[in-house]
Amino acid sequence: MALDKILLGLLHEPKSGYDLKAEFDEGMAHFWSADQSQIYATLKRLEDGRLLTSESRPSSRGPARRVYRRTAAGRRLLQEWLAGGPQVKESRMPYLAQLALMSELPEADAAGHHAARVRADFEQRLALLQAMQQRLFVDEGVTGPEELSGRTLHEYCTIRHGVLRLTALIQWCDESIQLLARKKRARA
Amino acid sequence: MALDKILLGLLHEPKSGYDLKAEFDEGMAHFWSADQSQIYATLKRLEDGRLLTSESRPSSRGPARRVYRRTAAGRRLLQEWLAGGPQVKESRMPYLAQLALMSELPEADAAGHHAARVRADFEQRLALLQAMQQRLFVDEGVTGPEELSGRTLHEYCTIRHGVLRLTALIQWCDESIQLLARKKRARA
DNA sequence: TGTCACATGTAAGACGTTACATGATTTT
DNA sequence: AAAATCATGTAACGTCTTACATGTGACA
Repeated sequence: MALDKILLGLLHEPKSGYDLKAEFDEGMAHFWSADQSQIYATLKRLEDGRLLTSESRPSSRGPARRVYRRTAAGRRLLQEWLAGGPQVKESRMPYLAQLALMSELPEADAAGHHAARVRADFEQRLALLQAMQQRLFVDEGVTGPEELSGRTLHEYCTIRHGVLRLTALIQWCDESIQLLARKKRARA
Repeated sequence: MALDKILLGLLHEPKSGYDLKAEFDEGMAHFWSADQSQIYATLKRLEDGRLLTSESRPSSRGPARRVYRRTAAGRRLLQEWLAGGPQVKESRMPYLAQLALMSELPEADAAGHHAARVRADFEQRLALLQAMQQRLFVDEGVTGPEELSGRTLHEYCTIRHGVLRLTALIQWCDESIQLLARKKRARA
């Protein structure tokens, strides 16, 4: 599965399951999520498959940490995945399924109301991403993406993906709200 | 699960599992997918829960069809789902995870190449959606979305969602390709 | 006679979420 | 003394995909 390779990729330097969970919640939340229990289970499976090794290390605070590092085989698997072409698949969008079925509700502009609520959600997410982008620039001490490179540049690209996507979707909400409201007026 | 309600919604008139599968593959593929076996299993479960009833009907060609229709309870459940607010959650995007980890590959512009391949994929999908939109207009005998209403208008909105989204993502690809290529030149 | 479209299902396994269980150290 | 953070794990359940199995009727 994809999570296998993502963990392998994040383990360019040795980390614990706890560290990895934190990375998911911080920098990857906008395009990938993974449960803590899933991460631990997957790490164990990867170790069984000799793609990772682990050792227990005392922690400065709290219980001992199991620190994983990838093997040559692990790195190879990751590289094959990366070189094997982009994995693009349409994902499920429940809010669109809801919109498609909105004519089941008796209210006149249920769909428009729905779109307005979706818009509010998107705006929140967009604000988070824009803050992330700012933080990235500050952390790296740069003023624009041209000064970034390597991992950081790639991270910028993923943030930018979210920004452009959400901006377009907010436009879509506005357009839909208008279109659906016009319909409502026309019927009245 | 969401599939429950989507099936309930598509069953505004009686249909068989086969019909439903066809609907998923035609009009919903751009925001939802469902396997044939999952559809049949879900229909059975919904019938067990008294949200659907079914009867076997002879088919004009092929074996008998099991035709489902929803009960009052089924309709109620659907309406609650629709009125309960939009379900927006970030989905997993493997191609972005790949991009984020691309610095693991030795090639200079692996990420740019990746983005270019993603772009090609998006363009194909966009062309399909634009064709769908055209077909919708022709089928309904209209020249613009203002003349649509009800289910058809909502369907138009979901198509438009895909069009705006993909257009923005193609722009993102172009921007990323440029940015990543500039980096490559700067290093050379 | 073969193959396409119609039509329904089972089984196994992969993947993901939620809830629970445990316990140390640091901060308030 | 309580709460937050650090840290790892198990169990149960729910969802989704892949593969397999079966059979009819139409058409070439």
